Amino acid sequence: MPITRSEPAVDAVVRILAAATELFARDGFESVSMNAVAEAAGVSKANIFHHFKSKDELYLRSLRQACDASRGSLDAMAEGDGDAWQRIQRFIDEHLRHMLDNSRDARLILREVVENRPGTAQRLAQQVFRDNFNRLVSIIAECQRDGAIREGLDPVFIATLLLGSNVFFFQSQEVLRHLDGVSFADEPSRYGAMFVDILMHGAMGGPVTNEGDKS
Amino acid sequence: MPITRSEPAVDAVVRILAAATELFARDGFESVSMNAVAEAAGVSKANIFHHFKSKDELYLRSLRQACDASRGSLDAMAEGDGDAWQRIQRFIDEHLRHMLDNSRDARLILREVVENRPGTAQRLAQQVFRDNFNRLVSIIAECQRDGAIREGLDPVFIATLLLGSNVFFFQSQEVLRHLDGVSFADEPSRYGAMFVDILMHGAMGGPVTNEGDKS
DNA sequence: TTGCAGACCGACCGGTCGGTCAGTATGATG
DNA sequence: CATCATACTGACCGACCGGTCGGTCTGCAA
Repeated sequence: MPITRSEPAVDAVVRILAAATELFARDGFESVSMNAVAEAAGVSKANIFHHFKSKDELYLRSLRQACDASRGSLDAMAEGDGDAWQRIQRFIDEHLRHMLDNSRDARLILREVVENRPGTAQRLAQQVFRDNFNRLVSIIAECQRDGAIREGLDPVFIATLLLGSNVFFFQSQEVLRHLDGVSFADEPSRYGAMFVDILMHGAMGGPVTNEGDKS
Repeated sequence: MPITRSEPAVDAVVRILAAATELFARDGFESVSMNAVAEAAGVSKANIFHHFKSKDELYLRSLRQACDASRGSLDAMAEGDGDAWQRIQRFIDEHLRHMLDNSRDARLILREVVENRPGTAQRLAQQVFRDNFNRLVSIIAECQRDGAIREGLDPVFIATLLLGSNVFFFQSQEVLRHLDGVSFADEPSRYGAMFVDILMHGAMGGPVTNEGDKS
């Protein structure tokens, strides 16, 4: 069954998807024309419509592909040995690095979140984020069970805070670079380390935490 | 000098700007046609081009207006009495509430940040954020000088973390609503309170911070 | 009254958009 | 050989885009 015939077709689909993802991530759905995708992929515009029935389907396929890739490579994060906070530290570090390394896919997904059109993006994003999010929540809950995180804190909130910190850094990096006094705009690992420091110890003054305001 | 003549003109400009801001914030620059703006504003398309020389200028004017409004109402935040952490708490609360109340303008600005096209948006956003950001940094630095925040922490980083937390909540609210176990998606003030709690005390387990791993 | 400036509009422009279609090339099948 | 499915293309379509143009109306100044 040497399907030599379908090989160029598969190749064309791959090239179309790659070009579309690149352009959609960089310029957004509306700003990308099918002519541009065709030119970038080295195929005719009609050929794109031969493999994808509409521009929307092409976009959804690009998005889905980016999501699958993102989910796959995040699966391995925070696995391995080390104590609770080392695992969290490693997750933050790898997650942020992953976003920066795969900024094309990350930007495509982020765009979809910010856009939030009813139903379409929302439920898809939910379907994509759920796995990673629940995974992170369970890790944090486990740390809490081990006593590394104090009781009374919501693991879901900590997970949100953690992801939010990374996402904000990723999406605002260019702006941060041009704000006064921002020394960490080009040092994601240092940013992550500072975040973990505050997440662990808080920012209140003095080495002793008990001040008498409560407990 | 009863310029009764120019009143309808001013009124039209105001209506055009309002309609444009609404549509740009909701659908993005590329998705909004001048026909749509004209219809929403109740004027002819030609009239828009009589008052604004291009679609880009209309967009820039909308953005500028949103930025000015945002900056103006943020000026009063974190002013007033109370100790250091009460001021920070109040700033977080008011800032988040301000974004949610003025989601139209906030979304317009956020869109511009995420888009980050070279030069144009970036320098404009920088010119807009600088004031508020420096203000927040100085407040935090002041708290640090008062001893409420421990030394060695970068006030700029804390300001970034603080804004990032709020911005992430704002932009991801719809997604958060559909993730498992997220109880705070519709309670911004509780979200802010939880954030301040962790920012103050950290998340590490036990009332005593020293565990023996270091120091 | 006349003239002018500016607000405003319907109709229209060239160009681009997403999408279609008739037709060609090719390799597997009989 | 003929047949057929599929990959692929150039030419093309109607719709809509941002933007322009000629012209109308109105209030003010001379």
